Amino acid sequence: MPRQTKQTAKDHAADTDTAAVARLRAFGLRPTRQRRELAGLLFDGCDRHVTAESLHDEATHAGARVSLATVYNTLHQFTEAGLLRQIVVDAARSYFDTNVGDHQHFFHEEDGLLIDIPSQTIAVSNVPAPPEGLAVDRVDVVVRVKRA
Amino acid sequence: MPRQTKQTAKDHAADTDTAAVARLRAFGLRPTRQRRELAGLLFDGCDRHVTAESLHDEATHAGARVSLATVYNTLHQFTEAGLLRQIVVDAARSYFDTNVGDHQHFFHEEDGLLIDIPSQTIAVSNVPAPPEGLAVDRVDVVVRVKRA
DNA sequence: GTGTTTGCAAAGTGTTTGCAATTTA
DNA sequence: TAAATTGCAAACACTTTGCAAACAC
Repeated sequence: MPRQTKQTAKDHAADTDTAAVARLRAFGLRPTRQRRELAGLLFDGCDRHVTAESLHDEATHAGARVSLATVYNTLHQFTEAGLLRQIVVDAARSYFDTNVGDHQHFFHEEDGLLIDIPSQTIAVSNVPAPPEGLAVDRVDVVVRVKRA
Repeated sequence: MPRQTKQTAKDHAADTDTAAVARLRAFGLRPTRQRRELAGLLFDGCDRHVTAESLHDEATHAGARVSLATVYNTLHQFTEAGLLRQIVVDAARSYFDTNVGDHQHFFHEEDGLLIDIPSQTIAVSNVPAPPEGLAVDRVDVVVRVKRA
């Protein structure tokens, strides 16, 4: 297996880490071990929806030692930096989405599952002007779904 | 001040209570003192948005002795009975709306304030079909607003 | 070195629950 | 009287925080 034509798992991990470091630096965050590991899990190319607990579990299973408190802090730092978007669909827990672009969600309450709806799909029209002194920040659409 | 042409405050309170009792009975709920008092506050004719805490405070200030646990239980019973609708806009607390009809909301995060948008106003189009095995339950639109 | 970040454990917040006492029908 | 409801206090789940040790630059 020639070194030049196929990466080893180790190479891939290293690349993922390099990408994470670059991304963190670009967003003004120190690339600490914990942030690199969490970023490696979150920004793997797919759009992802996580809760603090799900990400902590995933990190733990992946062998990354990160405390739950740090996961919470990191999710908020990433959100503040613009790497993540927080989504409110369930009073019980906070979800974070790696897709920070303009899009909406299906939410399956029974399973606590979020599914992206591409931005171009849904159209919201005739949003009235907000009350005096207020400006529209964002329009969130949540399509709540149930087992048929 | 003729009794026949103008109601006293006491009469009004009695009427409110009579209406509350009728409403509770109609929805299959025993008209206990606490439920009558809370219903009297909630269903005064205006559309209202409350949290458990705000309603408990209001009840207390109105001289009604109701525990916070009972307010929580009552809000859920009213919701289950169809008298209220629960609204998820803030991960930190649950809001309940006395307007159970089809409508959407402005939400002012800074002040934790909800404002109704009439049902006919907003239009959501091109909601895609949900994933296999799931059916659309409801489409919630939250227009998040900020101080201009 | 110096300022930042982490992790733990403790505290905090909103909410639910177990159960004896009370109330409704 | 029988069944439903209440209130308290304790339990809960999720989240935040204070602070000493560890780390990045």
